[in-house]
Amino acid sequence: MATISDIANKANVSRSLVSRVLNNRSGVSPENRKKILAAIKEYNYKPNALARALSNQKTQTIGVVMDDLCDKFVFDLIKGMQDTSEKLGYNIIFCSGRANNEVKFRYVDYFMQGRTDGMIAFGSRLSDGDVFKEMIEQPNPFVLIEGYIPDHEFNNIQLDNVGGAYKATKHLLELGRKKIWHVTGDLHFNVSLDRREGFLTAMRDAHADINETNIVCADFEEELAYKRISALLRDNKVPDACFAGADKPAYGVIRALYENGLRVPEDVAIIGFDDDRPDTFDMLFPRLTTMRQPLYEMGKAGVETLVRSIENPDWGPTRVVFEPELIIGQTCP
Amino acid sequence: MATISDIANKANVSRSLVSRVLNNRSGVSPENRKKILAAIKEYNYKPNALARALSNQKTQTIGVVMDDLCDKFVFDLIKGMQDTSEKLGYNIIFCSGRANNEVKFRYVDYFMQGRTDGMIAFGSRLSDGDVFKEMIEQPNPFVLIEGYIPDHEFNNIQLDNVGGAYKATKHLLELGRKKIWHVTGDLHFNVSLDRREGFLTAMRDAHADINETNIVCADFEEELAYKRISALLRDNKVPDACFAGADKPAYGVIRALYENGLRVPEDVAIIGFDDDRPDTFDMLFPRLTTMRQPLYEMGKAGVETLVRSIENPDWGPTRVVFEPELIIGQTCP
DNA sequence: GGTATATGGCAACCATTTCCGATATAGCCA
DNA sequence: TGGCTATATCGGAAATGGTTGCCATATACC
Repeated sequence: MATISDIANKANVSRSLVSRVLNNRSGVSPENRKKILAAIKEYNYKPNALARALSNQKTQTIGVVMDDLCDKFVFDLIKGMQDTSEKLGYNIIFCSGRANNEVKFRYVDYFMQGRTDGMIAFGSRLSDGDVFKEMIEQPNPFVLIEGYIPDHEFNNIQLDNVGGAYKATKHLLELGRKKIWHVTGDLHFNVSLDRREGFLTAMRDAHADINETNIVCADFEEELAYKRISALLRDNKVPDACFAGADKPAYGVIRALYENGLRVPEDVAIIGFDDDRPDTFDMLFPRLTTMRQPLYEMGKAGVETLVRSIENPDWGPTRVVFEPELIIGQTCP
Repeated sequence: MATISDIANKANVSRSLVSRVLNNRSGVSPENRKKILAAIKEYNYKPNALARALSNQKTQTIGVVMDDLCDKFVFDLIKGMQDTSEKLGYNIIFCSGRANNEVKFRYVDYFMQGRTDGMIAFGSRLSDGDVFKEMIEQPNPFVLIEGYIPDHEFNNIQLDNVGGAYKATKHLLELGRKKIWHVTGDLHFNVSLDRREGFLTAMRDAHADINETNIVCADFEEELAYKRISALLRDNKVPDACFAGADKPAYGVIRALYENGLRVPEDVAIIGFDDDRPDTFDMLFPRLTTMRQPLYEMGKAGVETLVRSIENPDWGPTRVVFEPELIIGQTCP
């Protein structure tokens, strides 16, 4: 690969001059500029980005670490981040820990060793463990989306999970439903805990009957929700509504209900969470009523916050909270 | 951020010594090693990866540019690449051109400017234009998956699209079907052309009736396939089988057939391509008969080929071709 | 002849690695 | 004990490929 010295030699000038035309600065005579450009073209020369970044102390790139890149749920988040970084003039690169915290933190380190100007991490799992604290205490610009840790101040993009769950549950209650079940996600994640809290608060506020056995944990999985709900139905326990902590388990619930001859929403109204809908054959399903996460906007806010931190280091930690929106589908009017 | 000089000063040694313990080499006295390690810990020092890579001429990372990261079709490919690079000791980072060639080529450049040891590009769209040729002519290690350009030798992972389409069509013919329609993708992509070629060859070999009007282009979209096939059915044209160039349009075809009172597979047998199945409610669909792409293996082969190119520059260009496999579902016995 | 401006190059700097020469110590033998 | 060599340990300096501040030179203009 040609270097700036090769170009300088070829054009019979100093490296400074070449650098000046590369960054099109003034102070280069027309003839020299022409010679240099010709040499660049002849050698198909591309400046080495590493050397440049080393000298400039600027990489003009954002690194993103996801819990898992292979989940269509994150598509809108990714799009929001891409569009925004594009607009703000930053490159953006992604990597994924594949739900493995050890790998994920390796990539956090990877990005933090000068390879990027700052980074964004996404995922609830990130709140786990000590490495997370290390992450928010290190000096590089950093934004955490969705993950959450109490009593620490840092750039954080959040969804109001408590409020969203409250809203969903209240909606079911206002429809006159009384026996409402809640399917939670993995209770190690604060997303699950928050949504459960919203559910419980709404139930208490309405003096509705809370039967702890009707809170079933399904780890955000369709299959598990199907099994657990099927088991309850076999015991002749029947709700008149169900608030699922995510859409995937909601579909499992629907399937279990169908197989037991129950109609949705006539017998049981269903509300999910996330607006994580199947991609094909939408029209053959009952469209799920759900709480939509504004993922695109959250990705946008994440990049905007990060870039502000990068370009204005004195700016204090920012927390942005988004409200989920009730999307009325066919599983609950 | 602390640098190696800070550590050297703190420990009262030269930078060379610090470098030696960082790369745990010999030639450092136990006392000095201890002092240096203490300083590293105190300052929470992480060596700057850029400077390191500049000096070593090695980044130990692979860059991947996708047509579009936001497509669940590529999940298995990504997983194959991740697992394999992990095993071979390389970091792997992804970015996406969002179906915009200009952005995509910017990222190709981005990776090629010394930021990675080599790169993998995925996508048919990449075959377009001159920039592609520039890409395969540049000196860095490089692998193209799926994209294709005739009369050029370079590292290339391919699917036998012609053979797969031939196999699918032959299967329909052997079931006794005669009036077979073919739904193609965007004919700017060689994937679409190759699959059409396989279809046509199989039809000719069987002396089956080829009616060019029954080859309908649907750009790999479900909705478009639905519309085009619906229009044909309204004209009272009815096939007894259909080979779709991808799964998404196959679902559109099925929907159009259902709405016209035709049964699948009794009246019309369907074979898709890609094994790109919906992620939820699998069980409520007729499972699609399709040609499976071994995407995980293709990703694996891509990384293996690239790493071989990186670590053994004399190795010539390699081409690996994978055979798609017929997966019998419920839309064609 | 003096000054303003355009142009060019030297050299330091970014953070690291590594070759090589310098120094110190230990071991050995006469 | 003195002198020699082998070995361990260390630091200087160049190299990686760029950027940039500052000074020197040349030219134009008044």
